[in-house]
Amino acid sequence: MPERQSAPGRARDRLLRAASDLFYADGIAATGIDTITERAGVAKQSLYNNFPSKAALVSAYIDARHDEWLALYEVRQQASDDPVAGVIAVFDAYIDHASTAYEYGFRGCGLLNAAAELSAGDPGRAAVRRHKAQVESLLCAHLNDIYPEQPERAARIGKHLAFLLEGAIARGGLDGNANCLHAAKAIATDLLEQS
Amino acid sequence: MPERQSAPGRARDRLLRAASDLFYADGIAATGIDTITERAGVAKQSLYNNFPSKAALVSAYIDARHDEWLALYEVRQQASDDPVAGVIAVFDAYIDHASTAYEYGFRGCGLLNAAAELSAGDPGRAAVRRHKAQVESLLCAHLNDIYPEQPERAARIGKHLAFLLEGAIARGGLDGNANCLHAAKAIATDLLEQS
DNA sequence: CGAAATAGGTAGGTCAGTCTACCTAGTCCT
DNA sequence: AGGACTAGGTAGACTGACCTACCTATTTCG
Repeated sequence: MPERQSAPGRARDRLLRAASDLFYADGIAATGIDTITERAGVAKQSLYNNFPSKAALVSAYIDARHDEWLALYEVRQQASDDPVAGVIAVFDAYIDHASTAYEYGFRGCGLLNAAAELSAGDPGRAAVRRHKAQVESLLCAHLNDIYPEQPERAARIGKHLAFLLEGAIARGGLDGNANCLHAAKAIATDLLEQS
Repeated sequence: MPERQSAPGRARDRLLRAASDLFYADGIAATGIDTITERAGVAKQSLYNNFPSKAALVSAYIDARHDEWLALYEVRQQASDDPVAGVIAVFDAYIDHASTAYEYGFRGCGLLNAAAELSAGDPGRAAVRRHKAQVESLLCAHLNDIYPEQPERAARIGKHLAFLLEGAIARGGLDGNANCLHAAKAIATDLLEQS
C-alpha cells in the first residue's frame, strides 16, 4: 500500500509543486485555484487548509523558487574554491535551474515574471528584489577574492555580470530556450580572463 | 465650440493611450475593459468599434511602445554619425523612454512585462522578440562600423551589450527607477573605450 | 478519537463582450 | 437650401463564464 493519500504535509507539497509549475508556465493571474488543485490531485479545501489565500501560495512559490536556485548554486559552488569558478557557478546555477523547467519550455526568471504581475506595493516584489540582491552580492564576494585590493572594481564588475546574467535570462525566456545563458556564460568567462 | 467629441479616430487615440498607461503600470490581466474606457473618458462600445477585442488592444499597445522607443532612438542617433555615439544612443533611448513613464514609476521594459503575461503561442510574444532582435541588430550595425574587419567580434560585443542593457532595464523595473540604466550606460562606455 | 483529507456546492464578485437606444455632426442628393 | 442618410459617438443594462473563498458533509487513517 505505497500510496498514502492523507499524510500530513503531503497535500501541501503537492499543491506547492503544482502551483509552481503552473505559475511559471502560464503566469499567476492566468492560473486559477481549481486548476491548481486538480493538477495536484487534491481537494480544494486542502488548499485553504494549508495556505490562507492564493496570495500566500504565490508568496510560497517565490520563496521556493529562490531556495531551489540557491541549492543549485551551492552544489556548483562547493566543487571548488577558485573564485573565478565561483562566479561561473552563479551562471551554471541558472542554467541548471532552466533545465528543470524544460518540460514545458524555458520562460526566463520565474521571479521576475512574477514581479511583473504583482502590484507596486506587493511584498512579493520585495522578495524578488532580495533574491536579485543576493545573487549580485554572491558575485561581488567572489570578485572581491579575485581583486582583493580593488573593492570598487569588484563591485563594478559584479554589477556588470549581474546585468549580463539578468539580460540573458530574460532574452532566453523570450526565445524559449537557454542558449542565451550559455552565450552569457562564455562572455563572462572571457571578461574574467582578459582582465 | 473647440471640443469636437465625435471626430473619427479621436476615441481610438484616447483608448490606446489610456490602455498603454494602465497596461504598463498595472499589468495586462489586472487591467479591465471598464477601467480603460473610464480613464479614456470614452464609452465601452467605442472600444469595440475601434478594436475587435482586448487582445487586439494589447497587440496595438506592444506595437505602439516599440514605435515610441524607435522614435526616441532616432532622435538620439541622428545627432551624430560616430558609431560609438550610436551605441550609446541605444542606451539613451531607453533612458528617455523610462523618463516618460516616471509619472507612475519605472516598471522596466513594458514589452518584456507583457510577454511574461502572454501564453506561449501568442503573436504578441513574437512582436516582442522582433523588437529585441531589432535593438540587438542596431547595436551590431554600429559595432560593425567600429570593428569593420572583425564581424564576429562585433556580433559578440553586440550580444554582450544587448544582455547588459536588458538586464539593467529589468533590474531597474524592480527598483522602480532608472539608476541601473545609467550604471549600464557607464559600463558600456568603459567597455567600448578599453577595447 | 481526532486530525486531515475528500467531493462538491455556494456566495459574491469581476470580466469580456454584446445589445439596445439615443445623440450629434458632417455629407450627399434633390 | 434643406431633408435624409451615415459614421462614430454616449450611456448603461445584460449575459455567460470564471474566480476566490467559504461551507457542509463524509471518509480515511494513525
